[in-house]
Amino acid sequence: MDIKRTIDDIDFQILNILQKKARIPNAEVARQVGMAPSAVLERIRKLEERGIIEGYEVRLNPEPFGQGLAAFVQVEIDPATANGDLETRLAELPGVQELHQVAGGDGYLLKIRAANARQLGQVLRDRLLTIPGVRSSRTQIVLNTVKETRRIDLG
Amino acid sequence: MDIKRTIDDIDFQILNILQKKARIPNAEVARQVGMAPSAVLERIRKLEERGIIEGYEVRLNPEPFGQGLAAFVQVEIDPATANGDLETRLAELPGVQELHQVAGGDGYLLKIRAANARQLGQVLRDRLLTIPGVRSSRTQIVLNTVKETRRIDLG
DNA sequence: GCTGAAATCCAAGTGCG
DNA sequence: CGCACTTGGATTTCAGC
Repeated sequence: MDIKRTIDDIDFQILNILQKKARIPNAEVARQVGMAPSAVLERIRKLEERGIIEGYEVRLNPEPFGQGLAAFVQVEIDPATANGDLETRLAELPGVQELHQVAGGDGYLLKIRAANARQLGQVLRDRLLTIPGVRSSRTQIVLNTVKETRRIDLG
Repeated sequence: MDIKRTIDDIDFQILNILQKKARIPNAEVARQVGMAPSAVLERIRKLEERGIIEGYEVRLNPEPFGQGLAAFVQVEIDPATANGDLETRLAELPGVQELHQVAGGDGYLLKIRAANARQLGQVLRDRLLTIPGVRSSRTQIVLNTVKETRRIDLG
């Protein structure tokens, strides 16, 4: 891995600190890695420039915003009737958090959130299945989320 | 929604700003919502206390860390041989980012990352299928990720 | 719950090693 | 690359309304 060779131990420490809690002062990061704040700032800036750090997000509890229900939807595509807008239209459906093209069939996997099953059903019937090129869908409702992180094991 | 009634317009504005870029100065948030920094600070603290803000994360590019391949794995469980450690053992498999219990059968849906297909296969064979209570698995490899966000539509 | 002021602390650039 | 220094700005607390 070309990029990885240039990520050293201190970078890993910095990234681990930011993975735990991203919204802390740069000076605090510097203290934890035992370096001057300006050095740490420079490292973070370079990690951002190199595309290793893609951004910083707040993690919100979906419940209070009427997004307490999660589901995964297998979307089967009919290549004959699909057009170039298909991916965009899928991605823009209300509540869609992830959209992946998956191997094995002409299909997409969608992660979507809604307030409840009724509302999810509405989106699937009225919005998803009316998109040209969508042949069928198969939905798996999430009963319980055991783990849900974006964190990557560094090291 | 009980909690939601107490989230007002300014809270929504603050959350939207933080959803775009969480690691910005509090004073900058205050400017954008037209309030004193101290007032914004107090609002953010309360949103954290109430569990509406769950935390702040850095979003890392998985590629340079040998996690460029993503996959979704349907795990079928045999309730007769499963024990209480099952969920923990699934969640602790290397590369697992999400673990959901799903409706329709005794199954879990796993989102997992690895460097490549060979390494993923290794984890599934040597680690997943050797967990007591795991009956079978069905893996969908991600060819292309169109959208991948944790963002919630506020409004 | 907000503002404004005060004290402390931080950000971000520069020059030096 | 990292550090020390510096200035302009940010954080955080608190009184007062």
